[in-house]
Amino acid sequence: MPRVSRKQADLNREIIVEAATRLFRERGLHGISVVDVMGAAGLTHGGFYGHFESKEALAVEASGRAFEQAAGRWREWIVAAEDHAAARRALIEPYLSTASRDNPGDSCPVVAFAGDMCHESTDSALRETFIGGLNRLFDTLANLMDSSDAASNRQQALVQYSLMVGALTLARATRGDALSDEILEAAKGFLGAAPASPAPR
Amino acid sequence: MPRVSRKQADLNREIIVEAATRLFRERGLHGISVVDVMGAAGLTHGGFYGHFESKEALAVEASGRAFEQAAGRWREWIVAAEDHAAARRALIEPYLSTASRDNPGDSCPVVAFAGDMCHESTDSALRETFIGGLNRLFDTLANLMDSSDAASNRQQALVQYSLMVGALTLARATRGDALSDEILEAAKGFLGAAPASPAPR
DNA sequence: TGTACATCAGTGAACGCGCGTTCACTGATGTAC
DNA sequence: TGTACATCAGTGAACGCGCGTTCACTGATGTAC
Repeated sequence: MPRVSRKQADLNREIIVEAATRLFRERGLHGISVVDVMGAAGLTHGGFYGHFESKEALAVEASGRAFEQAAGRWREWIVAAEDHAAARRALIEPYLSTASRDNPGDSCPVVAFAGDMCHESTDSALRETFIGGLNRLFDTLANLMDSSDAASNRQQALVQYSLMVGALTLARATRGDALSDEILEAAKGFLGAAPASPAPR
Repeated sequence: MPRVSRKQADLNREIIVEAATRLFRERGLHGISVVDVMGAAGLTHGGFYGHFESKEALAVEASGRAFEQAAGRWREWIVAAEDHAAARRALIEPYLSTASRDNPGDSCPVVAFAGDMCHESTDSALRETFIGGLNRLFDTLANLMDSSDAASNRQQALVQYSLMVGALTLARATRGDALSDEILEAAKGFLGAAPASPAPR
């Protein structure tokens, strides 16, 4: 079984990263082991260090992948929307859906990793990836705001996305309780009713 | 040194819970060991199981304590405030301060534990404690809303607190980056400018 | 109150376990002729 | 194109380590007289 073709080896690496990008989001950066990831990729753990320098290196690559995936999905939804207001709705609705809540492995990396990031050291590569990815999502959202003032657009994006992250996090934390749906509905209701309204001070 | 008075033993238990309530919030429910907690309490790890059935049992007690502490602090601020609007400001301002961001061990248990709760099983005692504590905070906040409609007050509380949780979480996750302060300011600005305004759909 | 003894809070060594990581090995792949 | 051999991707046992938990032990505490 050992010694697989170069092409297959590259494919295996890709499969590992794909499995990791899902599993890390599902169970957290410290909730999954190298054995788990390799098992999910259909391999044994021994070959891991032929592909990655460390578990942390995989986490950096997998979380970067998750951010790319999220940004790509946002872009698709935005270009498919008629105007900015429709684009905002197209982002918010699936983000705060029960499907999103119940499938963290295929959902927002910000929500998946924010808790763990609080305990990462300031100079960690994971944090750099996280902050870079988060900034790009904020920029994308700010570009959908219709105020003439760039600073105001930025502030609206910060507020709305913070609410989305908070609501999805709390909905996941309370899944199984009536509160969970209630939080999602309240946030959707607010963001839908006041899509571009939050006024600066 | 062993065999301490009953009174001292009760005090030691109290010291352990106090240390845990801070450390679990600082480093997460899985970021701290029994040795760490006992060390912070000035004891050695062996005596731990004389006080608690398991590490999880301590986590339940310590997180419950953190929720009580938070609820008590909210109550103090509310009774000290002139009216509902002042009370809301009195809650929001310290919540979204840099001091709150930089001292998770003495700050909101919801933000501290929400990420970990997403990976807890639905029937865990930890989740029950979390959901109960969160519901009480939502109720407290809803009581500060001035709409005549109870459902609307509830929705405002859900939205505003979700925003507070999201903003504080993201500010912690990005600490050290300019984005961190920016998020806190944007959320404070929004909640200060529109304290009771978010309209239902 | 004083004495003798049982209790038990805390100690530190030890346990089994899962983790991240290393490594000798295997045998199909890739290459040199 | 065919053959001989070096390479190296993946395997699975093994490593050291830290974890949650257990336990024999100690000696001050608490109690019975």
